[in-house]
Amino acid sequence: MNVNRLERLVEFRHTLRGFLFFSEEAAAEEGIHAQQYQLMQVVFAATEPTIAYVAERMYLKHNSAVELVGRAVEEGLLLRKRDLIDARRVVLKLTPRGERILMRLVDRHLLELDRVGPQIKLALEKVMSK
Amino acid sequence: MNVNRLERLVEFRHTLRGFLFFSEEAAAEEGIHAQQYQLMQVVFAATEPTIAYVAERMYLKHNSAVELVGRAVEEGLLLRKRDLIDARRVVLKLTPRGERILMRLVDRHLLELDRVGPQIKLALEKVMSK
DNA sequence: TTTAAAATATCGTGATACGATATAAATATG
DNA sequence: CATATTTATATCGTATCACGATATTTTAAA
Repeated sequence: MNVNRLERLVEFRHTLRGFLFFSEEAAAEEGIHAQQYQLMQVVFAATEPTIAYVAERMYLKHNSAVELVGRAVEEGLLLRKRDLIDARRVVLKLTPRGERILMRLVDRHLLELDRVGPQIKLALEKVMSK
Repeated sequence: MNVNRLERLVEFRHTLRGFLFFSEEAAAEEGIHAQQYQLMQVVFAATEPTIAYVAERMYLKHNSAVELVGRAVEEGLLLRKRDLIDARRVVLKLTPRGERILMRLVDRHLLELDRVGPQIKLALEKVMSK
């Protein structure tokens, strides 16, 4: 029974990893990295997308968020803007190119979740003790 | 409505990332990396845990699996054994230490899934089109 | 004003993953 | 059975990603 739950946990992680792998591949096909896609999601959905907000939302340290944003800016996905009110802060914004890529990826991920969502859900239900 | 699905997708990824972050932290507390925990899960649950099997199961290229295994062996989590029947192959096995760590981590993850599983499930249901 | 706190940035290090390439063993083919 | 091909693993160079430690700049507090 405990062995059983371990197997179910392994199965759950396998379905998750499958979804994340799809995400990596889809991002690669758009010429970006999976983390950049996640970053763009967070920036797009936020009302006040600062470095600190990104870090908190992605469970990253501030410096990791700075670096992730830096690479995304270099590749023309994001724009940095100094906050006029508080000049310590940086507010982020998607470029038109970033936005186009994000939308295409969101669509593809929604389709994929229609496909594999039920499997993930089932695996999750099986691993949770009732 | 499409904006709504995007927000739900973002929320779903956030719950997932939260779980994965827990996993990283838990592994770190046991002195290992999250990928090493995943590797140990795969090896433990397999009947024939070879490099190729690990790679397939973790959606990695062969060489990445070789390297991941190499680091785990160095740290005393895994053992490499040449297959006597087919000397090209390497069969993997957990060390007693690896097994102890794995079991503790599995227990903690099962507890965590009892806690956050319902949230993940809800977020997943909301993102899937009915 | 000096001190402290907050937000972002930089630097060095290590894990991770990949493509390209190499090596060794097993299998197929002539 | 000798050689070619395939299979399994390994090595090397490179890039992303994440971190701790530290620095810089700006705002807030004392």
